[in-house]
Amino acid sequence: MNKAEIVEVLEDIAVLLELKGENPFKIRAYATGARALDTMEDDLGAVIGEGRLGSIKGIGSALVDKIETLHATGELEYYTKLRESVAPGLIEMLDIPGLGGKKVKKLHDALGLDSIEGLKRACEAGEVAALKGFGAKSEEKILSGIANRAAYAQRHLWWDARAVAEPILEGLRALPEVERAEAAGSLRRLRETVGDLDFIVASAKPQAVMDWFVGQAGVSEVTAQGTTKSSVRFDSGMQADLRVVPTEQFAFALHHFTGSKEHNVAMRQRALAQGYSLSEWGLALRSESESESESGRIQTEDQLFGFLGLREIPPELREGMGELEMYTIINEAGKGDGEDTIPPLLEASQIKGVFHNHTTASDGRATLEEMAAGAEAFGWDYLGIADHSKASYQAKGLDDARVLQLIESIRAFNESGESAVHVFSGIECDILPDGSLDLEAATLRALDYTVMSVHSSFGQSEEAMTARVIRAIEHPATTMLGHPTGRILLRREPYKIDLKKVIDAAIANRVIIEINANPHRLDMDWRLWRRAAERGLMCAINPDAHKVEGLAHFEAGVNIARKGAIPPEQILNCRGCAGVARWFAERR
DNA sequence: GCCGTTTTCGGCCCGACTGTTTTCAGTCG
Repeated sequence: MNKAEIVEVLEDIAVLLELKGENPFKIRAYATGARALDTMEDDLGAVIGEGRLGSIKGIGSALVDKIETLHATGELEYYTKLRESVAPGLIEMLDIPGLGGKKVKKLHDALGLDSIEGLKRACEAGEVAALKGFGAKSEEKILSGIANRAAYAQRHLWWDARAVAEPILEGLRALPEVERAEAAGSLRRLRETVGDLDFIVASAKPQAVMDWFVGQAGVSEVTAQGTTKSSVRFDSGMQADLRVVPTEQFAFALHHFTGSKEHNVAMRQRALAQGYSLSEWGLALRSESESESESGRIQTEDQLFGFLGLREIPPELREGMGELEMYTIINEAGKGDGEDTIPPLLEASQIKGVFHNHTTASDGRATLEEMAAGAEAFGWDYLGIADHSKASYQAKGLDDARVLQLIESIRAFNESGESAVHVFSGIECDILPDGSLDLEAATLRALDYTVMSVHSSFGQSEEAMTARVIRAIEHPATTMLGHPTGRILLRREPYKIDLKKVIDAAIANRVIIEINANPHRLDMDWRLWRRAAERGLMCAINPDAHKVEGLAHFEAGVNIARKGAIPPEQILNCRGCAGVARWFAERR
């Protein structure tokens, strides 16, 4: 069994133990162990072989045994028995808001319920309300939770979530009672998808802010309303939480509700090691029982990080993936200045143009001229056009003759001087199932650059898909690899492919891997970029625009480049026209 | 189940909010 599969088993065990009513700390130990294994970068087989598994923080002797057994045999008796003892319907029940492990266990033990359908019937019969610890309200909430299960469980694309969040933030900031207001959570961390929206407000008059928040247009349900916290649900199913704190707590609350759980745990541990306890409320000396607090001196997140010996960690890096180590200030003599080791994150203003866009020549909806005008509006120096090749028949893909015509029309466009934007001629060429390319080598060579993408036979084995893509990477006419996993967020799983090997091949062949900036794709994933970039992988941000407005998606690609901490010098879009042309020429 | 330069046992983050209670357990983040 491979690492990812073992991580899933450990996570599964944690959920099952919850439903068994196990010790919460034991449950957490499995969840922590799963995460530790997931974030471990070394090859699992090697780590086991060298007997190093137990030295990983969060993995003790019991987990070492289980992980090694799973790795060697793919099976684990403890897991099999555990799974047999818990009905799958109970796991589903955890998705219903208000139901956690204990309540689900109680429903199962007291009423013998083991399916959502059965739970629904029991609620309708009033059996749940009669249970100790439950009542009429819980029953109602469960029924509504079942009815809206699909909508409530749905995550949202970052791009869509931001569109909802922006007017709310503006509305909050416009209130006279509001001193400061920010969006927090995964939206602020620029995650590819967002579960719900979090807003943090500093105000001395929380009631007025709460009233405005729960009274917004589109609110279908108020799920909580207190003096410091309110939650609403919109017609779309999206949930938004608001927290109102006194000004002096704002930086702490903002940090707390921005960080991923893992980041916050790491921050707390760091504070504890320095004798302080950190919470969403403030920072206090741990040993002193009197209320001696450092909080008063800290007004901003920057000051909070500084107090703990860190440089300010940008929100998008607060994922608990080693960012504290990266941002630790090193003052000891001989170790140099810590600042030098921190890569500056990409800024949208550094982007000088984008690649991989479509026009009416294939399945785009805007002409070459319209797309170039769109690029000019962003102040870019150049635009890459990469229409589909002929194997993408449904997208009116170009055959060799049409590609040569397109090159001519792009040449004419550039020579006409009608636009300040230089257009690079490219193609999004299909990688055929055997790894060969959809166009003649001579045609590919006539273009300024090429993007190679998989658009068919998604069901191949991991070995076949990996070999297929690597063969395309090794072709001398290849400039870039397009959307390397083909995933469509919230809709289609990535196809099976060994990206480690693909990255190795790309580096070895000086082939760029794109960040497909379409908000549905964001592929290659940010989690892989930091290490790949350290090893020299070159990146291009490609909006894959099919109309003029699609060019704006480059911003989502900038987000991913930031999350992946890719140094701007390894992002082709940061180079000027001449630099880009040189890269294309040298590679081909 | 994990962890330890205060600990090999006894902690493990903790507070708001809800719904059900008549003083608090469970959920959530």
